Amino acid sequence: MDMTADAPSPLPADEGSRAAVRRTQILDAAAQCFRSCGFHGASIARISRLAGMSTGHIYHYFDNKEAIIAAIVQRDLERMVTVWAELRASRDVRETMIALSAECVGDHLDADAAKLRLEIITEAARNPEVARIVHAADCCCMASLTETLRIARQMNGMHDDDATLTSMAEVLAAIFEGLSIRTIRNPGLDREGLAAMVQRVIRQTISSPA
Amino acid sequence: MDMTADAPSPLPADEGSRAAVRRTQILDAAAQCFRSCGFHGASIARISRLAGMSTGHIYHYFDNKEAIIAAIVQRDLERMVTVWAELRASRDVRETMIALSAECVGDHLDADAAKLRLEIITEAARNPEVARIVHAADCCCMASLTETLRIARQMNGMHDDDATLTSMAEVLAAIFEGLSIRTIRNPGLDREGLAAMVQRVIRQTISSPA
DNA sequence: CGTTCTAGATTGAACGTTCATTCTATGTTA
DNA sequence: TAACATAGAATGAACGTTCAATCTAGAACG
Repeated sequence: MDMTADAPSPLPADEGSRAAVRRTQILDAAAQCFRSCGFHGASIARISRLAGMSTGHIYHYFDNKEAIIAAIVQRDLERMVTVWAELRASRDVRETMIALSAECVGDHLDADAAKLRLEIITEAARNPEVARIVHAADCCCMASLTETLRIARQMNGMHDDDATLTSMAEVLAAIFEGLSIRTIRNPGLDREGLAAMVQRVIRQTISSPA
Repeated sequence: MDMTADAPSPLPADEGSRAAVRRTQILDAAAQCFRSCGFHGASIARISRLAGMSTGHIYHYFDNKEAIIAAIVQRDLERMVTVWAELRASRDVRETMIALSAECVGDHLDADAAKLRLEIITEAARNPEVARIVHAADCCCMASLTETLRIARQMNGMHDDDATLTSMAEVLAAIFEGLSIRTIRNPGLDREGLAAMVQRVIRQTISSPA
């Protein structure tokens, strides 16, 4: 009975990837359902239908619906953390920042992405486990953004204390994340004009003295 | 059968107010439940318990759960429309704007208010009827804000075209609404520092040339 | 090469629960 | 008594989850 205990993962890499594919299939289907019905409005039946498998089979890959939600949240946030880490690692911070901000505006104005993001935030407002995941990811992103701001402003000869930089980062984050709300409230907004105005506000904020 | 058709509201004022009290009771209870469980997670049983009445009795005042949601959304947005209308009507626009912005920052950073607002936006992202209500209210607010910006900037000798003013209003709205997301993602943020930074960014945006 | 064995993948029906809504009965007031 | 306020049980649908059964593909073996 003890003899098999040594093998850490009984599955060969081949079958591991098979399972990974299935997991991705489920998460993609779930994300789409969550977007259109919300975390609690989307049923396992609907998710499984969209994923092309039976309801029961979902439970071979996730313990329960909560676990699917957590995985969706994790996957979405990992992408965000990566983007901000890349920014911080880049050599020409200012150029990268401008380029990234354009991309970031577009991303936050995309209706589908905005829906899922809002679904996640709203769930974080009532589900402590989701709140924990969201907050942990946010700490990473905001630390990156704050340090990036420090470098960018030092290049302009300005030296701010931590509190100022932190608040500045919060406002910039608020602008981006607020765009997701705007695109829901007012779907017909002028995307290009808005993107230009966001860049203008950001540029001013970064380059103006304290 | 035709004879009673003339009376627009068959209830005397007294009973109308009694019913109004009950309606408010239900809406208050519902708002609290929606905050902690979400629109779909909150059950009629829980709402009725908190409102101090039976489940069945709820249906004397609202056709169904959807109607309660719509009423909550309507009530929340009416307050917002009123605030912006007041701003536009005030004589010293700039002073009022600064004062209002402080109040507005505080309001959007309040966790309870933020939760309900996010719940509403998220519901608007998937429920067309709620989206309609939200969008209608937003049009009022944004029209007010745009005209207010026009006046404020003309006082500084700047004349912008409509597109510029509209985009500027969108960014300002995004900042405020984004704060509600920030307070969820990062509950421990420095409220006072953030409020000061928001005012600084707004002031710069309003007073800088196009 | 053909057969048997086996373990994981997959299914769909069944279960118990919870929900929104309806219905019926009982107070309450004017 | 007529009309309204209120309660709480009844209803049927939908949901998350479980489970026993079937399928599939490859390993073991002769």
